Order: sequence, then structure tokens, then C-alpha cells
Amino acid sequence: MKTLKYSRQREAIKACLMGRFDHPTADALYMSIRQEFPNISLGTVYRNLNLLVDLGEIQKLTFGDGTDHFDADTTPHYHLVCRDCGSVTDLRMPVIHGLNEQAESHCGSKIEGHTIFFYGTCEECLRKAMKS
Amino acid sequence: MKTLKYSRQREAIKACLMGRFDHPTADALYMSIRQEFPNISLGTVYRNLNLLVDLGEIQKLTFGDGTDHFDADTTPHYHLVCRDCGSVTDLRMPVIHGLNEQAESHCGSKIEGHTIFFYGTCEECLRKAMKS
DNA sequence: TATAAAGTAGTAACTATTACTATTACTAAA
DNA sequence: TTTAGTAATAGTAATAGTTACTACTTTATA
Repeated sequence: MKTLKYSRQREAIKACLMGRFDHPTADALYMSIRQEFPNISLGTVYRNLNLLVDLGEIQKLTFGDGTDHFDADTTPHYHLVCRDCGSVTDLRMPVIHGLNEQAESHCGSKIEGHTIFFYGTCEECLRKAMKS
Repeated sequence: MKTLKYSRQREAIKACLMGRFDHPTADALYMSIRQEFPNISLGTVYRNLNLLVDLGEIQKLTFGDGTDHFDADTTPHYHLVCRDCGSVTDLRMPVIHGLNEQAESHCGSKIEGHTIFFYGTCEECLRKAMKS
């Protein structure tokens, strides 16, 4: 089996993601990290992000804007996607208790997890719309 | 403004999607429709699917397997994605009442809708796993 | 240190999707 | 019914996001 070996790039990627709460895409993260590692490769960013997802240290968010986003917070929580500006924000709402079990009771499948994405207009865009 | 004009291809795409419940991708649908329209173009399938989505006649499902799936059922319902075989099935579970409002009460945003995807193992894959 | 294995940068390749363009099909009015 | 106007199509090229490949570098171990 392949044993994981330390890499400065991977640590930087992880640290960078942990330091921001805007659920960046691989490319957005790449842009930030280039300030520290000017010639890091986009492929390295993708490879490490996927590796960290496989290790369960971060999670990938896919919701239909055409690109994957990443989140360093792996505790269960839900997201709001703004239809105006495309931003992704955490909802400070408690997770729905027993939802997997509830769904399972309606079918013969084994359910292990779920995702919820809410769609609407974020606070900032609402404020902007007010002003104009 | 552009007025919608009848097209046999669009009707066939819509009819084909309404006739199946496996939430096909654009390409899967293209394969079926080619039996009726041997030289329909994949671009035509994509364009019409997106048009039908914009008209609210079908919905697009994006959940992280890399390709979009389509569903002729636009009434609110939730989906199960099988991690084994990749199939997408409808859950016969009632929608969670007042969930958008509940989420809205936890933030200053305007929420208009949500999607839920459950992940696990579908009935068929469970059965197969039993046997082996 | 020397060696083996994992990781990287840079680039090419791939996949899903959209855009473009010349031609065809639909629709409504004459 | 023709005809004129416009939407839709087939076929192909282009794009975006992501993954794969390869020669070289870094890390871990003895």
C-alpha cells in the first residue's frame, strides 16, 4: 500500500482552505496559494484536494454551478447557494435529526449520508437589491 | 422576444424522458432517442433539455458524479444516489414541511428552494452483496 | 549519505457541455 | 398554397473543468 508522505504543498493547501470560509473552487484556492508557492501546479492542487477528501479531512461540494467547491468543515451542516452572486455560505441551522433513518424507512436501501443545498438570495445581495 | 416553435426532436426528447424513471444523463437520453431519430445531434439534446429546464417542464439533477441527470418529475421529491452502481432513484418520502422557512429563520437570506440527495446503497446492490 | 518511494511541475489528454454556422423546418400571413 | 421570416437542427469546433502522464525533486528510512 501507498504510505502518505509529507509535502509542503499539501500542508499549504489544507491550511489555506482552513483559513477561509467561502468554500472556494480548486482554481480559487490555486490563485491564493500561488502567493506562497508561485509555481505550484493546478494539478497538484486538484490531486491534494481529492486526496484530502478521500482521507475525510475536507469535503467536496457539488451543487450545479459547474465546478466543485471545497469545505474544510467536515461536521454535518447545510449550505445556501446564492442565485445572484453564486456565493456558498454555511447555514447555522441544526442538522435534521434522524433524517437518514427516516429516508431509509421509506425504501429498502441502506442510507449513509445526505446533502442539502438551499437556493435563494444571500444577505449581501438582498441588501444590494434594496439600495437600487 | 423569441417565441417557441414546435420541433419533433424536442417533443421526442420530452416524451422519452417522461417515459423513463432512471434519471438519465443527456448522453443516455441521446442514445435512446437515436433509435427514433438516427441523426439527431447531441447538441440538440442538450439545448432542448436546458430549454425544458428553463421552462420548468423538467428538472436537472447535479450531485457530484460528474454529469448532469434529468428528471421529468418536477414535483418536490428527494433522491437516493447509490455509491455502488451510481443509480439515482426517487425516494417515496414526504417532503419536509416548512424546511425553506426553517432555514430562512436561521439567516438573513431569502430562500426559495432546496435539494436533498441521500447517499448509500440501493436495493439492488444490497441484494447482490447478500448473494456473494 | 544512499536508496526507495511518494510527490511535484508542466503539459497533454479527456469529458461534459456550449457555441457557431450553414441548412432545414415551422408558422402565419398574403 | 406559396412565401417570407424566424426558430431549430446537424455537424463540428471550441471551451471549461478535471485528470493522467512523465521526467525530475523531495521525503523518509536504513
